[in-house]
Amino acid sequence: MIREEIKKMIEKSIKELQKKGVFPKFKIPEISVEHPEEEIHGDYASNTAMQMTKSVKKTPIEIAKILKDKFQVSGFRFQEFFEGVEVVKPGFINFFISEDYLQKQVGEILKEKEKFGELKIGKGIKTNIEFISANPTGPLHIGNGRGAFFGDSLANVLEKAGFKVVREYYINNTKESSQIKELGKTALGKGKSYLNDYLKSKIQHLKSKIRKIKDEGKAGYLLAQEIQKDNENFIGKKLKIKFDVWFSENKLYKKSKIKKIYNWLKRKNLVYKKEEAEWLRTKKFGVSKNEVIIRQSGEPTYLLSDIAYHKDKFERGFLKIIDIWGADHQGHIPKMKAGAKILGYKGDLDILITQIIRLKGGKKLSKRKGEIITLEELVKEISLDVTRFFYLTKSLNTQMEFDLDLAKEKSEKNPVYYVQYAHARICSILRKCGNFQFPISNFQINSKFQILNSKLRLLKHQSELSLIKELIRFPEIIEDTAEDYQVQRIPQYAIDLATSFHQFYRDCRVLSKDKKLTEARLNLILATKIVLKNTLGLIGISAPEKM
RNA sequence: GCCCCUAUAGCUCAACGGAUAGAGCAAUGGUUUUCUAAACCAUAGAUGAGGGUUCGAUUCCUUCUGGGGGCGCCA
Repeated sequence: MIREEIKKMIEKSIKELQKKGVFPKFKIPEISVEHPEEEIHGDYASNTAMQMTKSVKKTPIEIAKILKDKFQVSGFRFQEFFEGVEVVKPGFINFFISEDYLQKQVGEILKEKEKFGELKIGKGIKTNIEFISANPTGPLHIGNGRGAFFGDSLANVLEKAGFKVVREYYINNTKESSQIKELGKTALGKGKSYLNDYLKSKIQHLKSKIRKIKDEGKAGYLLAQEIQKDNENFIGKKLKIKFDVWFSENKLYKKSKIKKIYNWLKRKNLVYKKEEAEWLRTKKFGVSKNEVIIRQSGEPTYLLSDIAYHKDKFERGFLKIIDIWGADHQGHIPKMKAGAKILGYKGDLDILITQIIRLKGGKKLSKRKGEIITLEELVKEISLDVTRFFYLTKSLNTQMEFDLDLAKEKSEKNPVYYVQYAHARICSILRKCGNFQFPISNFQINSKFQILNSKLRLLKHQSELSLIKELIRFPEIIEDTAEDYQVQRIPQYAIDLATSFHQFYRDCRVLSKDKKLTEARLNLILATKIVLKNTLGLIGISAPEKM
């Protein structure tokens, strides 16, 4: 990654200058390198000089100039990467990548193929991402879509970045819990919670079995199992999300893990009785008040079972745990973090919140009342690709206002087609290769085909170079997203890449009588195809050959 | 009352503390005898209000106003 090279180069230069006494000793700040918006500001730029003014006691321009000279003098392979570096106005150092380097990158991408962009920053760290985890009281609704697509994509990104990822779904299905009892009531005809057409047909279907059961918890559990089956089926087949672990809350009870953790907490003197209930001293661990873990009725609360669940995750050896919850669980975060502290968890526990989706007009969706728009309905209506893109372009913090009619209308104009079209255009050119005596097999997977740098040197057009610059950003996108979880960066990048390609397509004809140039450009579009497909793959969107 | 999220173009959304705030849709005008016009090009249009920190703020702090969520022995 060239961005990495720039960072290293700056850091080394500063260190060397400190050694020589040109700069005083100080702690070197985190070097930031970014993509300037304006082309005249170079391909990459750094603000390091401005950050160091106080430590170095020179003007930013002076510092930048010293650094600039240093890059060119020291053995930084400067010539290999850049054709120039400039120091400008407030104190930016702007880097201009050399054509030669860019041209070679096309060959690199073709060599690495789908592995292009794979990083090692994850160091194989065992990572657990838990998402969706919808209560088995009904089908998934449009609110669940957020965590679903986000979690899946984030998992893809982290895998690409070198983490060892397990995708997990937690099923709140114990018959001790109130929502399962509520469900049971409905099953037994004693209540109307969660009732909708779907549930009615499910209950009808299980009629004979349910009739034999009197217990609400048991009836609810039975029904929940059926619902869960449907949901798992839907998630796998329709949403194309593959979970590694379906973790049943029931398991915690069966293996008396709840009891064990309760006893353990008690031994630690973290539990006390008050008003017939038992409380956990969460206040000592950063929560504004203590929390009930055993109710008056003697049943454990959600918090206790969640602590037990997380203990299980910790024991499975995950050093990075990401929970993706709905906004209504926001208040639960400090409690769970306190739980992790109590258990002495040393890894990273990141709890992400997906902001709610409201229906146009301000109506809130209540699952208990059976008022839902199912995800299935949406996917059916506007296709999986459009649905995924629709959700993923927004940051988790955005409160989406949902309007099915608007979604339908927007689906026809969804930018996902713009990106897919770029891919289809490439495929179309490749199909026509044969007519120009360039059998495409030569360019694919076949190792016989040699990528000659002499041919890639023909890629000199402004649009060609811009496209390559966009291509080599791919690993950076992975790195940034693996660090800050801002998954919307990926569809954004996909659009940028498609734009670059469409502009290239406008300016540069691929298939022509000039064989060498044709070959060079075929290489370029193959590299583009690889990166486009890779990018779409990260967000779970298909890359069609024809449209 | 306390806690969390949020306010950006007519609409839906972007923008590691950086340079002239970006896209898409909608609007207006233009581009095809050449690899798919689901494309390209051009024009117009925005940071809720006030303070502060900084060389530099949409971004950080603070006050105000508006929107949403949570403050259960529900999950």
